[in-house]
Amino acid sequence: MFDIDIQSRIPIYEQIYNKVIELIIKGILVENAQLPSVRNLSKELNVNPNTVAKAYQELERSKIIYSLSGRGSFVSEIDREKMKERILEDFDICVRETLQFGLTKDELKNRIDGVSL
Amino acid sequence: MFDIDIQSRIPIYEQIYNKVIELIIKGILVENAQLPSVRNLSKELNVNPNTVAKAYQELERSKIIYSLSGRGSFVSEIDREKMKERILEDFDICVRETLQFGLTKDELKNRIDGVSL
Amino acid sequence: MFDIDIQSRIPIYEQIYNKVIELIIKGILVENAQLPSVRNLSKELNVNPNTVAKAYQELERSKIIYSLSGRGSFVSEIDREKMKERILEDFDICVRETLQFGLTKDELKNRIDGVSL
Amino acid sequence: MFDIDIQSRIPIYEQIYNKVIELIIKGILVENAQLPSVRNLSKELNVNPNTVAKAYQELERSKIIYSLSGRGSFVSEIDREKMKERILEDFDICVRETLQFGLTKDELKNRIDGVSL
DNA sequence: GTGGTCTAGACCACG
DNA sequence: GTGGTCTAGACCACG
Repeated sequence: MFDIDIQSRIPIYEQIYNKVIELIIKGILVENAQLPSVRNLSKELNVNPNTVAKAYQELERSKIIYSLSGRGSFVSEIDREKMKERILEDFDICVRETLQFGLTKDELKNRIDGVSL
Repeated sequence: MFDIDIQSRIPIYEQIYNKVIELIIKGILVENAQLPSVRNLSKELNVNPNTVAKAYQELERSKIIYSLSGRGSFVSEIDREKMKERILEDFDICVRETLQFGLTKDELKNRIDGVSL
Repeated sequence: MFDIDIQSRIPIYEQIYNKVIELIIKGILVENAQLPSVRNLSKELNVNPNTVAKAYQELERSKIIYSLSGRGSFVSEIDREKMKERILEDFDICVRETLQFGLTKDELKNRIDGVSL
Repeated sequence: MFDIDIQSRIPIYEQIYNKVIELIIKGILVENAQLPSVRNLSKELNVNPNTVAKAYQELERSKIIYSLSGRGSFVSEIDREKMKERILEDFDICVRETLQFGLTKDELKNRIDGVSL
């Protein structure tokens, strides 16, 4: 579930950060669901607890999760519409960069049809 | 032309690297055009000459530019089709990430129509 | 009455501790009034009974409440003057921090006029 | 300059964080001024470099400082008016809490006169 | 030299 | 058991 790539140039704590967001958006982690504890996740991923803690702290600062002292970390209230918008804005950037390179919108639309998960 | 963001977390040398590619694809830098010298570009961007040199070295390693000793750096022969394909592969990644979040291809196509440069 | 914020970084037992003092000073809890039992308050606040017990213990150590074994916890004799002084000392700290930042006493006085409960 | 209290219950990194803000507001650290390096400050304060780094990272996340890779950390552009407003809002909270305890605005104003730095 | 990341491991408050 | 803080120390990319 939390497959991370230790070789990647993306820091591990950032991969965990992104993974949690992904799991929330996919609906795998729902509102108020408890995240794995820092210790458990660090064991599962075979990374240092501090690394997981850093990811969780950043998620908390971003209001994506909250922690109850002594109890654990939980998924915050989610505004799915807002999240969707944020994702689409990221997509806009992708598209814009591509258009700048001289590609047409039709080329992009055709390309989308060829993409599979 | 080479507007880079010194505060960005993307390394400066990488920004320069990407910028050169962008300028080539946009047709601003054409085949065999001479790039600014390391010294001049470093002054213009107010960055360390080593940083520019590193970008140029990587561009050369990627066969995107070539250098003639004592004369400067030049744009290599360009295979526009190959470049286009590389850009579209980047775009695929963008799309895939978005689909994973539950958005539909139609939503993406509509979104493209709303993007302006 | 005992509205506490479970997500706050201020420990829950400390919030309860402060709340009791606040209720006493506001005159809502009067001398010899009985506090809610640990069990009841913990249910009402949906927190661990140990947490409420800790708050009560500290309140007792501070002589703010007293407990009669088997009967419950009660508000101690109140020296309103002493309490007022303690609050004003806290206020001094607030003011001092603000002055250190270069604000004038007149600015603070004007600001007070704008504050409403 | 960076006197911190290792005994305090306020985390060291948070004390450093607050101290930097204080120095900025007092005008001791001006726009684009370079902060002491993580290593130097950690030696001066006799704390672990990681602790200083954590403070700096939070300051950067809050846009109060920025770091140039390989060069150091610097004070961001400052909107003094906005900062002043933020401080006054904190003061409001202080005042409100005091008023809730039944003190009058006149009492607070008199109290301010007695405060010295 | 600079900050960024990570490990290993400790201790603590809270509940 | 849970997260939060901190130390000691390593390695890395960037410039």
